[in-house]
Amino acid sequence: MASGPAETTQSASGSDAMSLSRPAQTRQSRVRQKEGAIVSAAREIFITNGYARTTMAMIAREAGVADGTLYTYFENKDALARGVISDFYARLTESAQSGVDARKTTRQKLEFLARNHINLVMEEYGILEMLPILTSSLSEYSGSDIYTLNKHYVGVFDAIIRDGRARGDIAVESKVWMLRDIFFGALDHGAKTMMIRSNKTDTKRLIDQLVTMMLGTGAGGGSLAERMEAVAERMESALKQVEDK
Amino acid sequence: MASGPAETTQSASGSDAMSLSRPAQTRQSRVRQKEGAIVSAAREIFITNGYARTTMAMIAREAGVADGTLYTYFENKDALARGVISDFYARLTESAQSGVDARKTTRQKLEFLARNHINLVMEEYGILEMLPILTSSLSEYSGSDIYTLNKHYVGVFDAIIRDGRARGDIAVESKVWMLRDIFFGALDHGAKTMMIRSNKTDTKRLIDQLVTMMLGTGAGGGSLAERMEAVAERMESALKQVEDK
DNA sequence: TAACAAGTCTGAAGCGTATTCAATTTTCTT
DNA sequence: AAGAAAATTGAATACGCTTCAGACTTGTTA
Repeated sequence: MASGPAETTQSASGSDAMSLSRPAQTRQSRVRQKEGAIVSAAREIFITNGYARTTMAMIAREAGVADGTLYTYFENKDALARGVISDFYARLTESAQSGVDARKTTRQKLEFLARNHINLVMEEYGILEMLPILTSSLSEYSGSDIYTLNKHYVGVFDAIIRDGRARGDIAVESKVWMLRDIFFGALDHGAKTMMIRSNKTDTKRLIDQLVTMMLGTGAGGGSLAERMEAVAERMESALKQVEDK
Repeated sequence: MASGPAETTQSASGSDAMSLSRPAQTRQSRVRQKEGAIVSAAREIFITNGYARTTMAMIAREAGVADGTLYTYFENKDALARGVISDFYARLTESAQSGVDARKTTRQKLEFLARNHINLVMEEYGILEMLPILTSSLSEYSGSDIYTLNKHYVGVFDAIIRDGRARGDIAVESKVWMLRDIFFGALDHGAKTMMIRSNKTDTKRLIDQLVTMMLGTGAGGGSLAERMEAVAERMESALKQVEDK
């Protein structure tokens, strides 16, 4: 990610990395910390001003370093912006995964994922807007850092879908990537709409609508699986009555 | 839109605009034509190089004018890019409206709209990618040229939905803007996905899936979900009979 | 501990590109 | 045909990304 200062330390101290444990770690951790500070500063400025209107000088000032220092950590402005996005994806994936793991039903998992996504996207609005600018200057998007991170992130969604199919909650015939595009496309568009109107209250309704669509039934109460479940229960009790006669 | 040369002609020739009809029209039409040429040139270059990598000099050369001339037609690079987008929206709306008018059922209308959208977006890929760059530098998005054109365009969709509801094809309880975000969000995301994979054959399937979701029924004819749905209904009514005894 | 090496930081200079504008050319009017 | 208005030009300017030679810090070795 950062082609910066940290990397040569490893090869310099060679195979015996632990000969003097503290100093080496300290330098590395200092470097890491500064990289983090630069990314944070960049995020702030990018969010408030947008990609085009933020200058490297602004970021340097916010991070408390000289202009040139930025270039020892990131190759250029684009790379720095990609660093910000990478960091965003990392946090997004982390919170998504842990939250999804804590839910039981397919519906709950999807709802959490959607809420998490839309909340973070709206909180740090503008970060994902930079994506098209940066990817278009990339020769190969597949294989890039961002591509990998994005793939990881949507992997959380994919797992829910696969699992949901195994449980019978989601129709089997639709391709995963289509559901993915529908899901995230709707959320991103929706986030934009709600940002424009400065209206965050409709989030819940959008998520309901979307997840319900994913689960394949019409707007009516409950997923197909849930209704089958209910029907099965009623059948059992009805059968018991019949049998008892 | 263009604050350029054409505008003063009106006030100069005053209220009696038709005193000498040909020359006045000729100058205006020439100006219009040149503006069109500039927008076309800009579109070409923007599409092949992306916003950041196209220089005003490139556009000027392609349009066959001097650098400075661009600024008599458009205030700056952003405004020129907005001009390109405006033109795109105008063509998009035009083809969408006429195509939709020619279809009868709600499904056919939606399918056409989706196909039209995804085709044009993919043909001139990169144009809509510029949108976030440009809108973020706008002080007020609402009220801008692009906002109005976009509103016009999605109006085509909105009309289909309203009509579809009147016909009973579309559930009434979901908000229009949500369906809109889902519809166009999915299409834009899907277009991106298919551009990355250079795969255009999946378009039809995506559209089917999406439109079917809009229309509220399960997936296409005779799917597993649909059959299970039907079975569930029959079981429910059968149970009711048993339970009522 | 001192001297050295490697790593890190700095900010002024270079460079490319958007934008301006005084001078020129073209078009229209009378 | 002369004069006025509009349109065009391209060299000069300004701004912001990027570079790089030198200064400074940190870690290493004798």
